[in-house]
Amino acid sequence: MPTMTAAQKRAEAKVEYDAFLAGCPSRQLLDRVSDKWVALILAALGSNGPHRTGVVSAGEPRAMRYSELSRRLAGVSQKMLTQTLRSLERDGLVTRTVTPTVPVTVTYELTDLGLSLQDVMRGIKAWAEQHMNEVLAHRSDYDTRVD
Amino acid sequence: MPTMTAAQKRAEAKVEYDAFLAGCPSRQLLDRVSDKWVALILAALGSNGPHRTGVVSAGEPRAMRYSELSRRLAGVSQKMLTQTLRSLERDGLVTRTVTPTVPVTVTYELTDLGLSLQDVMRGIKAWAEQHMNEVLAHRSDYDTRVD
DNA sequence: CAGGATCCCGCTAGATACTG
DNA sequence: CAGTATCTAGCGGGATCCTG
Repeated sequence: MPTMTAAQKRAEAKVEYDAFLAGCPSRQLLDRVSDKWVALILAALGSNGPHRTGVVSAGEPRAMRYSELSRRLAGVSQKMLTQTLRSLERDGLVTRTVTPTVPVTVTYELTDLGLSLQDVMRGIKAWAEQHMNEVLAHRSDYDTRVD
Repeated sequence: MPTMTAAQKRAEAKVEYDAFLAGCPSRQLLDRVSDKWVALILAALGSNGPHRTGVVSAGEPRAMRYSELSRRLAGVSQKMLTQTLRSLERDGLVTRTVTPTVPVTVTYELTDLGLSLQDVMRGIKAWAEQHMNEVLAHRSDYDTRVD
């Protein structure tokens, strides 16, 4: 009996790998940005959301209240909205400002860091708009071939 | 009793929203790219993986066997590796080539589409390397303030 | 108004065992 | 070698109720 079984070796490799992934900046960013609501919230705070009829200078950051965000991002639960906003604040991507009116007023706004992140989002959006239909074509093609 | 309760309205809004998200190219790309193993597989096939000691021209795509990928991406289960490779093939991002030797040989290689996607990945990587420590600083700062 | 606290459910990653 | 099949536990996320 060896001192370490194959299963143990794999388990050890996995631990090392998880540690590597946890420390990898790109992985962290990917996890952050791919969160279901992050992209939408950033877009909304960047005034790039849908339902905008007036003329809006693109990229012009905008402060929004909790309830306004909630309305624009129809479909998000309060839990996820709050949770996501908290984590974004924690990461320094948005600011949370409490005005002690009655009832209390809370506004959220993009920081410079959050704003710079939008450039990355734009890159993603650009690739998606250019190539996603091609991907979709491959996909349906693959599916019909397999039946 | 109204014809539609508030809960029903919210449920309907959610359905609409889910449909919107499902059809949104950026969302689809984000889901695809943020998959736990996709970025690693793309990086490996692009010869940008770790454990490379020799001189490698960056961006030079490279065909790799299943077992080689499995070794380089220590920590991935066969199930996830196979599943991820299949979905990448389905999307036209990698090619799967079966050579009927005995035992059978299967190689994977990036397509042009997959290669172009790496540009986006580079953008993500760049932002992460430039700003992630700042994010991390905000994060620990936030955590100590809250205690 | 802007959340906090709970309960709960579906999905999926991973471990294990088997195969052409 | 390169997978497939099956089972299960853990957890993200939504629904619901409650509060300063």
